[in-house]
Amino acid sequence: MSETDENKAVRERVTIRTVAAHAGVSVAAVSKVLRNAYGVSEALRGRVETSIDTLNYRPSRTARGLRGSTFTIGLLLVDIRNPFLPEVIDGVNGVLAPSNYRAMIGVSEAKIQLETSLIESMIDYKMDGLILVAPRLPSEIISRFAEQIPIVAVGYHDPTAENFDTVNCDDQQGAALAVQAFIERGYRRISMLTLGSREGHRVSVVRQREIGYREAMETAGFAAEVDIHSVPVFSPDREDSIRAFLRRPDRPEAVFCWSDLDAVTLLNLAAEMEIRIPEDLTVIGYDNSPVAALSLINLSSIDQSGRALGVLAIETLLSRIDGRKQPLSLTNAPSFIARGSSLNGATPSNYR
Amino acid sequence: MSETDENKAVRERVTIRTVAAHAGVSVAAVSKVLRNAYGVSEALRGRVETSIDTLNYRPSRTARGLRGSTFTIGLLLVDIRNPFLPEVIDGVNGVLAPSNYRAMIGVSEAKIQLETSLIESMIDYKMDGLILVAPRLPSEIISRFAEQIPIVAVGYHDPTAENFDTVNCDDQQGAALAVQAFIERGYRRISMLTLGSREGHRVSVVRQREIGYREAMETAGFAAEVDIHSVPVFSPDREDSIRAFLRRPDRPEAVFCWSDLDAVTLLNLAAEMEIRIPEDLTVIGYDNSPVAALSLINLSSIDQSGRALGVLAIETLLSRIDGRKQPLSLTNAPSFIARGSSLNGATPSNYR
DNA sequence: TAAAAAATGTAGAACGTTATACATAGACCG
DNA sequence: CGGTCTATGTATAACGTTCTACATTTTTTA
Repeated sequence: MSETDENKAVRERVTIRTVAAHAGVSVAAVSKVLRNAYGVSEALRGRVETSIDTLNYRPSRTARGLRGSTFTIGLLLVDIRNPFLPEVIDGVNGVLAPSNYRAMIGVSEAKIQLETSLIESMIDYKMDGLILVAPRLPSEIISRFAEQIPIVAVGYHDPTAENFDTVNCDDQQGAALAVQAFIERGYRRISMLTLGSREGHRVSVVRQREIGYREAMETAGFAAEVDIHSVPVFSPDREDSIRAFLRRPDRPEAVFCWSDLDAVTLLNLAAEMEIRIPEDLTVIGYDNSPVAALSLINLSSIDQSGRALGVLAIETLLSRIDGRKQPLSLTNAPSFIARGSSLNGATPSNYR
Repeated sequence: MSETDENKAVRERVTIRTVAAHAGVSVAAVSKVLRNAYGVSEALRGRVETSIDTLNYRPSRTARGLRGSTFTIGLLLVDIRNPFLPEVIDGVNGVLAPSNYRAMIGVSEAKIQLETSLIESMIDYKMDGLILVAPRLPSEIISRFAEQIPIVAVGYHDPTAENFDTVNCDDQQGAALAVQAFIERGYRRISMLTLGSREGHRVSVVRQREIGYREAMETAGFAAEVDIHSVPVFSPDREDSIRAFLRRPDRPEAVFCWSDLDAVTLLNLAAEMEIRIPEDLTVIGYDNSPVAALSLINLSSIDQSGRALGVLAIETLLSRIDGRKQPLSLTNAPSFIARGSSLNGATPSNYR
């Protein structure tokens, strides 16, 4: 080939036909090599693989999607600012990196219609499977989608799911850890800050953490002290609600926040209002986010190891893609990370 | 249809053939309606649209990808923890939401090979165009990809790009704003904390911010005070390097950080080392991230409006997908957000 | 050694949509 | 009214790969 022909070859996409002609075999033979299908000699396999490397051939995912697999995992995130999520993505990507699979992420911004539309788009794109992280959809809807595509839901407590899998941290236990940590430090008036808008849905991590808080308080004999303050989802009502909580004349001595996101907001509003942490109010969050660990924030938090959940979710999904039909419901244990926001009897300088 | 037949119809995917049969027209007519192509009567259009709605038909993106458009935008992020990125995504999704387009995100974790592999995957998936956010790839590689697919690069200063577009905040001006803010407050010994590993690449926002810092210092007559401290990319070397900077006997009185990420780390390490901010060291970051605005962090920062950049990027990409060939190089202006970390002569309580 | 079984490679249809050529009907003009 | 032009709808191939049927070759068995 002259230089001009070589440039032309580089610019036009190499297809399976190009490879077949280069290797001197049929298109179906190349396909068999690609799919690692039965009925290919080592000699022919070698010739085809050499041609693939020489020509830098990459299969078209869209063409594959018409009949076979795209080797693509869809990952649906509801709120990209949730500090848990980078860990989950790290876990998923770590498992996929050595393989032919790639994860493609859709962000639905806590909007149900966009959440549904993104799932549909991923199905229309013939992705091989989906991981839904803290989905807002009811179980019946997810189940309907799961008839069309393998699904694993993370941060979604539906142990009765029959055609999709769930992977969770034990959120009841996590909340109980927080309550126990308060009680061990002598606190009795312990409230919980929760996220509103979804009353009664036990599948949601928020509800599970409420249940855990409530049961731990009752177990400890403080049923009369149970107090759950519900925060709206969207700003600025969210910050206003936390501010109102802090202003209560009957403000408790300790508060468990459903998430570091709101716990950090609460810490900052408390600082503005000259409420001392932990002297006037003791705080434990949830997620063990990077922000919680900053010395200037110094927030105690429940760790749910997003990375491990991501690894577990992708492994579970790959096994479902491989053909497993039996539903799995997997649960990791949380742990308590103590920091300055929940130290007992600390002075202001210790908190800083 | 009996109930059994109805259930069966629900479960099988509706294709364009189903719609054509339902509407009593040809497959090609339905395709023309879908593509809004010339040569369709209003009567036929009405019939087809009714059938589409009745049957809840959604086209297959993989089939469309073989010949037409998938109505999918690929968004490549190098580091999902960069606080700038949720804003960019919000901007992009906001523009796409009312349309048939959807954004799918790939996360490359600052790994060049994964970055390349994800771009290739997006091309193999026949996405209609790509937005690369702070890509690490050299310009020639991006240009080669841009021969295959429309590309807009955000946070990538290559004004000579001929076959792809760039959308940036003016990073030199942003750094100059920070230097000027210090000088207005009387500071002369002003250092810069930058990110290492990519010496000399002017396309990188880091290098642009260095240039802006250096020129602003020279313009102000403080060329002899120019001091750039380079931080490694990966932990824990990154934190160690910032700690070493803080420990310098000749530590400056003011420091401009290339990004809020490292500025916040610096603030926290300073707190641990009992270096008072802003009395002992004045700090300005870059990105105006949500963490910077927390009262307990209170970091002055250069705002580059990620959301506006996202909007501009997606609008630019859509115009390129529509056929524009002329390259665009668009630049937004930054602004300075003053907070406690750079207040002049403030007392510790003011900083808090 | 002949028959049976297993392995190999190919031909061709399928997958779901788009794009184009063109036959035909309808509208317009002289 | 006949010829020309325009609009409409359809037939069909293309896109790039997978899957299956089956002809042929090779290997195994009795």
